[in-house]
Amino acid sequence: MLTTKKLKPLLPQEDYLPHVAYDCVIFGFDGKELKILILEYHNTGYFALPGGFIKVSESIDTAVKHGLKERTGLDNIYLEQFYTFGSMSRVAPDTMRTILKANDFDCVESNWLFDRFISVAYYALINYNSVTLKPDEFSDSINWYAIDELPDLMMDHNEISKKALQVLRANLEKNLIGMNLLPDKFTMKELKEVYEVILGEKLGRTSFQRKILSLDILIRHEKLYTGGAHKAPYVYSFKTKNN
Amino acid sequence: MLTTKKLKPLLPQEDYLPHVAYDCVIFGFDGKELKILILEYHNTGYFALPGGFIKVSESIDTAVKHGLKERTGLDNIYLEQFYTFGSMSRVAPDTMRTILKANDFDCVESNWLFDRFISVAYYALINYNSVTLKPDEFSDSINWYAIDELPDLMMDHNEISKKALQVLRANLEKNLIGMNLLPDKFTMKELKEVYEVILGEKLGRTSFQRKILSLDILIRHEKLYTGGAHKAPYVYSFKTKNN
DNA sequence: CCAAAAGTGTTTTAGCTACACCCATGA
DNA sequence: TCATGGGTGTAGCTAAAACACTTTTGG
Repeated sequence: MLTTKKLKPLLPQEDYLPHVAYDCVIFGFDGKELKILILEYHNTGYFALPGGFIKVSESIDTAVKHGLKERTGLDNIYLEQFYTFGSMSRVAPDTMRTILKANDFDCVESNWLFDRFISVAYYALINYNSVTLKPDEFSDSINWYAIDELPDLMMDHNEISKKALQVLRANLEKNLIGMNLLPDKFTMKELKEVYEVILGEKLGRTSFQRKILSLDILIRHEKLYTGGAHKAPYVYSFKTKNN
Repeated sequence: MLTTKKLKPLLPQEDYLPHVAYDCVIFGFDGKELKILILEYHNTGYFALPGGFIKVSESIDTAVKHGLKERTGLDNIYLEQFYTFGSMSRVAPDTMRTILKANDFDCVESNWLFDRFISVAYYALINYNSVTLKPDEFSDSINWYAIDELPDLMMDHNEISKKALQVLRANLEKNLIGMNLLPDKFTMKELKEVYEVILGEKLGRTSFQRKILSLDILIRHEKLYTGGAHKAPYVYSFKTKNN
């Protein structure tokens, strides 16, 4: 740990909308569990959702896309805004002060980052394996955590995560969720497992197969020989992707 | 119209969160159509959704409740936050300048109200007949408009209204919508009509009756003698209200 | 030839629609 | 007693679940 670092200049207030932030619950599926990305701030013990601020010249959507690109290296992420958190309990100047100090920022007593912030919350669905995780300048790690094994997060971030999962569940039917959490090609079993971890319950194998196939959204490809001593499953892809 | 009015002081910036507003789509059912409340600003020709700003000392939810109380006289309104609008096309300083000038506000060139605003949008469901409408100090009328006969609204308020209706439709099943749009006691026919105007389609009389009754959320009361030459319908209320 | 997993056929069930019938009401 | 509208019974349809059966694969 360098102790001779110079104090860094703060994010310039005039470039950003004061009082407005975004937070993002980024879901991924590792083949077994549903996970989200959590970052840990330097030297503070604070765990938090990836988030950021809105430039005065960009829309909220654009700001979120830029932030995700930086953290994950991914473009064209599936994003859904789901709630804006604006309670008074979100005012936590001490927390922000601690983070800035621990990051050697030139931190004056009165600063826009210590003010009250409302947070526009999004959830994202990404392909677990295509991510290159990059901690931002405030944090020394960004890692996957299973949704039922989250650490204590700062401020209301546990609440935000919980609500994100609720909304994801409610949207499961109408949006083609699997498309974003799986690679381009996958087996029916993998798709079923995605649905199961999101819903938190086991689904009937045959019911699921027929239900999904009846939606007419999948293309069946070649069989997948895994080396297992059993019938090889077909590989599928979503119709809207590629062809 | 008084022309000798003194210039009024502006909303003091230091009391409010800059760049953050709320807008509210207030639904009511007049027995025939689904309507929303629209206000018209003095001397501008601008129609708009009721909205307002957030005090630094209150949560967004609280701010919205206060605003609705002022406009409608109602407490305990059913409220649902459904989206936050934050695109760059929302920056419209000229519109705000016109409104302030037309209202004789003491309006300097550079003012926080001319800045970019993001808007947290809510929809409300209220009982059409229990409302006492009060225009605020910017507007000279607040009136009901059928959802398919809205005037041109300022900025993105038409888009906000449209999205509100979409979300209301999507939430129709899971939330007990009728409870908030109807008086405490109502007939099955009235409840069916509420569903029909929200969904924009006719529903089968008998299917609807059985579906709703099977949800086990209604209490059947006495019969209602309307004077019509036919069987008197039962009156119902929702279980969660009263008893 | 066996076990495991995948695909599909068949039966059962549940919910919903549509129709019909009966009832209550006031003219 | 007739017309109107409300409540409910019943038959039929359809979607989904449960189960069984068959197929494919490697050991």
